[in-house]
Amino acid sequence: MDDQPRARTIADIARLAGVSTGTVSRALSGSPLVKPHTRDHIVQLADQHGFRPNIAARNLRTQRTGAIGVIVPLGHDTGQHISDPFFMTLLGYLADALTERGHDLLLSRVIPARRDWLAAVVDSGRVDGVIIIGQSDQSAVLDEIASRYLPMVVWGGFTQGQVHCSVGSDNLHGGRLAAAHLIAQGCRRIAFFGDAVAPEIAQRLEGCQLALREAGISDPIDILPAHLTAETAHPAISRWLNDQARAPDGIVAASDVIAMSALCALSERGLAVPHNVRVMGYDDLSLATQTTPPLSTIRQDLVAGAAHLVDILFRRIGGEEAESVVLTPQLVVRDSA
Amino acid sequence: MDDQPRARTIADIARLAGVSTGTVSRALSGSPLVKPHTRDHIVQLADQHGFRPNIAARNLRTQRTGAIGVIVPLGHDTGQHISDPFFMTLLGYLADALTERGHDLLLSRVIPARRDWLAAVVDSGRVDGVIIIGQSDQSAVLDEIASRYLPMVVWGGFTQGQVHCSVGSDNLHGGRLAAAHLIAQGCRRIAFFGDAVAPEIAQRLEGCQLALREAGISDPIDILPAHLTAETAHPAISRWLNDQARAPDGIVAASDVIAMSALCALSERGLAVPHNVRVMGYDDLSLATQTTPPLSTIRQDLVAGAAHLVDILFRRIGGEEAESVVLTPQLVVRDSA
DNA sequence: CAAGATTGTGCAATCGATTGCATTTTTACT
DNA sequence: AGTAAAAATGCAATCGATTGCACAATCTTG
Repeated sequence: MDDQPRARTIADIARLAGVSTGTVSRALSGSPLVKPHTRDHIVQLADQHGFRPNIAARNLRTQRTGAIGVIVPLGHDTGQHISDPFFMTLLGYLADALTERGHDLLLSRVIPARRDWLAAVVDSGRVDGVIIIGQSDQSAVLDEIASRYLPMVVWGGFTQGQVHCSVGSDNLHGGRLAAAHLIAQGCRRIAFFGDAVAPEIAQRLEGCQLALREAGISDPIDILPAHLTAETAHPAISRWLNDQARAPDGIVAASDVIAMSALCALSERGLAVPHNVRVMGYDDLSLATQTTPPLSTIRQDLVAGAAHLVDILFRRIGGEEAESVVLTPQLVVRDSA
Repeated sequence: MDDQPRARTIADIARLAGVSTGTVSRALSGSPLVKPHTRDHIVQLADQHGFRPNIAARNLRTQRTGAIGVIVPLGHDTGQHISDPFFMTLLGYLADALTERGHDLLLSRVIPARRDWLAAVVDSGRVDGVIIIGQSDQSAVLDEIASRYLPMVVWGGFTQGQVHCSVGSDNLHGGRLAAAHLIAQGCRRIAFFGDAVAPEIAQRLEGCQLALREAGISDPIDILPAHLTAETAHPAISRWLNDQARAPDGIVAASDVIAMSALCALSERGLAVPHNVRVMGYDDLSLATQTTPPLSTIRQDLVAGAAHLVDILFRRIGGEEAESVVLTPQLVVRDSA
């Protein structure tokens, strides 16, 4: 290839081959309508001249783009960066799954200041479908768009009556597992670190409270609405620990990242984990095995989650009405609790 | 907004406003050519009807897409997944930097089996520019494309005479720092874990060898061409350790991820770090602070790297001939070496 | 060998926004 | 009021590939 001057358009090839643009188009897309001999000639010519069809033109004509939008709304949490390990992990699996289906991944980091942040993506004709990572505090917007736009799937919590299609784990169950494990280890004063604005976090908190009730513990849960990033969580936790009359003996963190920050803050105050305080993470990212001590956590199977997200999305792109999926999270006991 | 039925095309709005499509287009793009009164009317109409211009059509006409391709060639290392922490970290910073410039990020994971993998992206008209993460073993292809396609920047090693523009750290220096530190701690039998097919890794290895020569150590470096993923590195390292007559007393890993795997493998064999073996990582990802023991490593400033990549890319999109950048890596001493 | 059945190809409309140029409307000034 | 200048708007070509339909070329078959 590339021995000849480049051909930019299908018309260039058509001229070289002495056929019409239509025939070139058909030949290159492998249509059985064109005579094998002609097709081979055209394909060879295209190859020699390094011809690549213009995707924008094709998109316009076919009304399909071969790209899937992956959107991370950073609603309640303005400082949050996309480089959060949870996002990145899920994103990696999504990229792999989408690549296997021959689609590209258009990544958008959105701060939903305007109410039409999602409509802007969906109606732009830039993508064939959309995967949203996390509902944040935007469930209303998601439901509104979902009611008229099928090819959209959301990673996050499932709430009865929601309009949009979601994939996620059973957060209530996960939260309950976490708190129940702490209780079984003898914890009585349990704190929850996480911002319950996002529905999945609220459900985890609810699960904790359920576990307390089941164990007959009437002490209320102390809640620290910690932000999700490592940078903001650490100082917030340190400050919070200072303010407490007596430290909790068990902490359920809404994510491994928050738990990791908690481990740091605790060790700075000379509190030993798990001896003085037990800490539960959530997610079971790969970093959970690498903390000191290794993190006990609630495992969400993100590989399966990503597979479901992509699978459902393509079913919906095909016009099918696919249902939400709720995965079952699992307790992973390491050394922190 | 959205109280009215949606308008799909600019022609719909034109009809509603009683003007031509040209005027609508100009009004919505804020052209000073249209009378303020008319413009306000049109903008309001567009808003009411939830109108969003079709991006594919705009792309075709303007020959610009507002998207930047980020490509991860997985050349020599077929099993490697995009979910590698290094990629993900850099990708996160890139996403942030590109978003700030109002561009989207089109993520492609490519296995460069065909020689035209890069041309296919570049010539498709799908992106305004390309950022490649890692040269892998594809330097020739990169140089070939770079000679005719300006808006492309590569994260990776800088080699004299390369045609493509790169941003990366001084790997020779980094490798030398790592090995010199081990030597200063008393190590004499130093091993290198990393696949020297990629130029940046080869340069790090070269830096190690330089440090050995400078210290007058004649023992050769044992090299384990470990793959970059956590999954494949761990068993490879275990096997390698079994095969050695005597274990090394110092290890330079080509990445933190490999170092992390090495820590696991060593601890499984009952070798204490840093007591029996000292281990140096490379990158200083956030996970480096979380290993047991925390990883001494060579820090690459990925935030600055991402900023440079994006900055240079936009300069090149603007037609400027921006130069490669070599950042200076820094030794970070924690507990593993 | 002619008529009908089968391919192969060409033609031209289409996707929807942008933009150079022509034309109309408005403003300014004598 | 009349004309020149300036400001708005309309018209229509354009970007490049795709595709329904019409037509031409080839092949069957009686």
